[in-house]
Amino acid sequence: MSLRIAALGLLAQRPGSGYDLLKLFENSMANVWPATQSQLYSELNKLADGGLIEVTDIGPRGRKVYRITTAGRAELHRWMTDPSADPPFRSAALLRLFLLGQIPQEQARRHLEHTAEHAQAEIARLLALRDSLGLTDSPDADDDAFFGLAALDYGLRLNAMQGEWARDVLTKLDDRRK
Amino acid sequence: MSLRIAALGLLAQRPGSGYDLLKLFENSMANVWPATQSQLYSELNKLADGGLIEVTDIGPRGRKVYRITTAGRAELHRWMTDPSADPPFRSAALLRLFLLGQIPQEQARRHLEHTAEHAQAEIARLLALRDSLGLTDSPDADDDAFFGLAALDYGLRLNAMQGEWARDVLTKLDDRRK
DNA sequence: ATAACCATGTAACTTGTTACATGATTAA
DNA sequence: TTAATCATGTAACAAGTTACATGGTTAT
Repeated sequence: MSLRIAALGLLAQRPGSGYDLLKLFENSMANVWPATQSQLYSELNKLADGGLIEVTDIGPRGRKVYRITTAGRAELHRWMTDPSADPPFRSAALLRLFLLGQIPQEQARRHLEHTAEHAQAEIARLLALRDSLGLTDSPDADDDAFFGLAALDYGLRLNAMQGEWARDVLTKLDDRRK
Repeated sequence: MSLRIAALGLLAQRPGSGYDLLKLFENSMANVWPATQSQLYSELNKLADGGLIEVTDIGPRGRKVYRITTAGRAELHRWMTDPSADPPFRSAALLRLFLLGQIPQEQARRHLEHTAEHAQAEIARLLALRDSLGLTDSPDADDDAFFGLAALDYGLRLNAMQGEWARDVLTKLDDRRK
């Protein structure tokens, strides 16, 4: 259900073709809800069948430009204000961490070191992404830009936290070995 | 693939029946990798077919006690040390946040306030959980206890970060309105 | 002309959810 | 004796991935 919303949400910001959305999914959206080309195109057809979006134009190479409808905006609003039907949260990384006691301690250490390095790399990637988007913190920025930046800031803080956590666990492991 | 590992990981800690594992999934494991009863039982059969676990005993009411095999430990170890095949990370909460500009600002504010409150409540819940587990930070704690505490600490830091973030975004929204 | 990119679609498969179905054992 | 809990299974569906398939357009 959430991919449906992700597509709808992007079309709520501005009209575009499946290919346009695909590029957005490869860039910003992939960080919060990745989707494949295959899934996206079939979801757009379903959204159009359901009247939540409509085709406004067919360009060269069969390019279909979609626009959100009133019904689509209503559905998006409904989802935004009701988190009760969200799919359950799953994280393979957290699962691995939960089971870290099951591998030799030296390998667990290496995993934690890798986690810390990965967090650093993610921070660098997100900073580069922020620069490339050309969004500004200025007071005249629109809502989309404001919340886009806020989501990105969330990612930055998450990775900073993760790096600190991994380094602290490593320190505690050292203390234990003595 | 990850549910397979979640079940395998629990059986690596101690043998148990499908029903035993189900209880663990409802409690601790649900935080990192929720699973339904249906999925768990069929996964256990697949694991047994593949020789990664084995039935050591059949009790009353057809209760089957499973134990991890050598092959199972090898598979678990392989997964633990290779995150490259992890399923992509998805979060409906992050998606909602990303699209927060699509609803009226007063409703977005309420959502952020709720996020901050929820983070506080989670911290209280995790602190209570930590106390109830009776785990200690002492140097003689075993690996499972040590990493269990580390995972819990991760949760505490995550929610602290989330609360701070939500409050900061609310402050920035206030600044923008002036 | 040919490589890169634009543009969409379909089929087979895996993973996860919901609902239903069955029956044994234990505690009040 | 009856309600709660123990204990497992199956079928239909929804969501997501991988691989394949087709062809138009633009830039070098």
